[in-house]
Amino acid sequence: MTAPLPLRLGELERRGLRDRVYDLVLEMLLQGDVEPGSRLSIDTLAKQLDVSPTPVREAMVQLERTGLVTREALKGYRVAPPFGPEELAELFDARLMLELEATRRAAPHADLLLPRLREAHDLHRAWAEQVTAAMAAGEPSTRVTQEYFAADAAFHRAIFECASNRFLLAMHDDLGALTHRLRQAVIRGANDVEEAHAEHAAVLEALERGDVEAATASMRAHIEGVRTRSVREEIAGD
Amino acid sequence: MTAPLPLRLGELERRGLRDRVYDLVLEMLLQGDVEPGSRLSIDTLAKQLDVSPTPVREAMVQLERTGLVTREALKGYRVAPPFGPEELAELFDARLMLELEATRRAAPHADLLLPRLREAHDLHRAWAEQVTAAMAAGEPSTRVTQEYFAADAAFHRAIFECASNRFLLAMHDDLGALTHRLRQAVIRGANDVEEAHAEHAAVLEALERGDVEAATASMRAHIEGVRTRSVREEIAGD
DNA sequence: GTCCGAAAAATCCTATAGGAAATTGGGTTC
DNA sequence: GAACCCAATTTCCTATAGGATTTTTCGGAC
Repeated sequence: MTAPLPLRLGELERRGLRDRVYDLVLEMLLQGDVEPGSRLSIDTLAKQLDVSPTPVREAMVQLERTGLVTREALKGYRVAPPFGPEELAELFDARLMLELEATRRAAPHADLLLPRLREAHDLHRAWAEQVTAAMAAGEPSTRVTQEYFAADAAFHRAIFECASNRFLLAMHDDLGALTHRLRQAVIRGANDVEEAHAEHAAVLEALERGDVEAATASMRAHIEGVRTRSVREEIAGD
Repeated sequence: MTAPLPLRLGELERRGLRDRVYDLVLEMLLQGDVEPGSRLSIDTLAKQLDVSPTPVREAMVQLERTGLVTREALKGYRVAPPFGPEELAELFDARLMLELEATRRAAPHADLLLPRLREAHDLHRAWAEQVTAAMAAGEPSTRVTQEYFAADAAFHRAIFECASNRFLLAMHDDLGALTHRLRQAVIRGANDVEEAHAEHAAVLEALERGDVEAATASMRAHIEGVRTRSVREEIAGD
């Protein structure tokens, strides 16, 4: 038997070109700088990324799952159209169901959950302060907001990861891209990020007490808070 | 202005070769005649179906979503390994959450739901009788069981379609393939299909009375019944 | 018999080419 | 000026080719 290798590179996951193209296009879409409804030409993307159309094509198939693009046979891909009011309501209803169930299931695993959640919560606070500072200064940095979005997503994902249900986690990830796109519309509000952070704190505090009922109630209040802020911006934003 | 075309073929959806390959491989996997864990070579599939590897490759990317195949970069695709006990439990937990939520949301739309549900229920009864007759005769026709599976899936899907939430419906469809694969292990029981039909009847009857509480309770009993029969077969089957 | 290693085969992955369909643009007719 | 039709271009889609990697096979050493 050989001694355990000091450099164990077996963990680093090998990836094909298709996966890198997927990441790039996904980032481009989440960035939000592409207009909804506009075409996403396979060949054009291939030339822009300096690869052949084949891996681009496969990445687009994979992107269909995120809901960020729509496909029509023989006509190509388009950036998904913006949310309508009813689609928005359905997304929040679905997310509420998932988050409540995840909170219920994750609460018993406090030993795993709480450290991760506290760490995510601290990061969320740090970036929230950055965002509010940037907004006060009148310079909305996309760099900062993207980091804030990531911290927000990490907080919620920590709960799902501790819910010990891979299908629940998969459903959350499937809605993740659409949720992220939604977040971008909710940033404009002055103290939105601080409200969100306070709601997160309520969830965390209830979980620290081991109070499952209070935790789910706080999570419900949080999701409904995000919903309220979303529709508020939906109306405010022309 | 021309008169409205008598044959309006605008509805029929045009499909590429990739979609047909997807359907064929999906059917092959749902049929259950391929061994879990075995390799699914792109080139081999392409030769078998007499097409080029390119559309096969795209169909495989799409199949990743169903959970029926697993991919490892540079190593190809494999038929997903069989369910372990914990995976089975998680799948039922997730499905229970979805079905209960769908029942709650579909119940108010009785005018849309009940006709469709009754029709699906009648079909379910018809094929259930076919299955029990075939099993009594000792000839388990895959043709009949597949039709029964389709009728069972149609009953549940009718509820989700009337829940008026596209994301809930999408989640259900995402779990659909795995659920279907699970069904195949639950057929052996003598009167399993009749039990399932009786449980469906309880759900339908409660919905006809407009009793949402009873409907969700019946749905919970149904899913738990399927779970019980599944693990019973899981243990019985070597 | 078992383990190891190199050659051979199979497979994955990307690039390129060309046919088929859709979109665009321009000219004509009413 | 608007609607229509046809050509030109763009784009999608599938097939083929070849390099890179993995898997298998086979021979030899312990």
